[in-house]
Amino acid sequence: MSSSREAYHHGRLAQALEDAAMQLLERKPAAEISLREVARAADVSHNAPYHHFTDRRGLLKALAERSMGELLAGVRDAVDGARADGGPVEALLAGGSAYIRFAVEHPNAFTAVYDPTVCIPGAPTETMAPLIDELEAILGATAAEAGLGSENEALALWGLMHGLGTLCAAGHFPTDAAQAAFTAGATRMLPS
Amino acid sequence: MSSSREAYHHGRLAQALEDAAMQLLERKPAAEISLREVARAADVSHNAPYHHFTDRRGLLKALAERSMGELLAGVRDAVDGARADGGPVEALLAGGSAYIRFAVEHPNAFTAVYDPTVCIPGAPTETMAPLIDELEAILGATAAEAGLGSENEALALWGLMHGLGTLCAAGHFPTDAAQAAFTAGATRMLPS
DNA sequence: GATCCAATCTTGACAGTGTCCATTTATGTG
DNA sequence: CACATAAATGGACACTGTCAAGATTGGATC
Repeated sequence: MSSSREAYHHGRLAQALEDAAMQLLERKPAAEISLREVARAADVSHNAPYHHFTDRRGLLKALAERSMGELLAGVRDAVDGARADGGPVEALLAGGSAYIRFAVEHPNAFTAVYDPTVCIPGAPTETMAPLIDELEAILGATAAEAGLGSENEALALWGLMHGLGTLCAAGHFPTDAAQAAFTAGATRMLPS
Repeated sequence: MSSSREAYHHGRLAQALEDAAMQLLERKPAAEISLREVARAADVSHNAPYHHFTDRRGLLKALAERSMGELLAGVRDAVDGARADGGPVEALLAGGSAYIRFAVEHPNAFTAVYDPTVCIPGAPTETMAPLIDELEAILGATAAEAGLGSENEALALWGLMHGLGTLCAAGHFPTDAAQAAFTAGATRMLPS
């Protein structure tokens, strides 16, 4: 595919590399994805990526940001949709369900998002920081509407869905068990 | 240290390698620990480990098992101690607190325990399987005593402490926030 | 439109890694 | 004591991340 159209200047190499890497991420964890492999998939030399990413970690950061964007979009859509149909409680349950679903359906992307060796939470990327903030904001606001106003309780909800998603994505129990456990746990937390 | 005492046969190389690797695990994540580096730390050739571990993953499995043993011991001691002093509710809170504390104090070990590329939960190691079972058993039994009898609710408790521990270990919020959030979340889950 | 520049991409090189192979050394058992 | 076997060694290979130097290109400048 290289010699046919554009010999040297690709034009959208950064995008193409990210696309190729995201595709690989569906099949194998980020730790097993090599830069050279991604370059090969994009049909460029093994050093071309260095003109668009500072590092191997640079590419992984981009993957984490993309993945976080998708995770956030899934949660936001679920929350908004359920709040329109039902109420804040339904919105909260739908958001958690979407969060867990993403973790199970894209375990490697999910892991990449929260890998501290890729994005240090203390000093996150300029792209990543607002995404995390928005996720927290959505959860916090929805939790407050549903009657869980304190910071601790919003954090507990995040922890609950995150833990169940992580454990389930790692294969410790089936998806429906994680979903059911979240519904049970969150419901019990809400004021009766 | 090699030439001084034992030239060839180490005697306890497997142990020594695991010890060295566990020490490295305190400083860097498992992904950044190389087999050759561990061999160097144990003062043997880069190929010596292959006589005691099938693979790089073999050593990581051993690290995960050891770490899980420590995590389990911490939780068990906390639960037993608190059940003696207080009641099942105190035991449950103490167990979760110990779980989170381990995650924060030994983030790399904690991550190694739950790394699905090291120990596949569907087919865990002979050593790992009973450890996971015991952890679940302790949590399930304590939760039941505290009034959370169903499988879903025990799973939710595990997910809650696991998620808060994971997020906190990754640096997403300080330790006391995670501890407070667990107490708040678990207390809310318990029947009032 | 010709010329130069900076960005892009390439090839080449180096050290480090996981793992296979053949070889050397030590241990324990007959 | 001899000898099979386990334990450790050194060498080799392919692969990786990354640095350095050269080739190619598109676009701004005159």
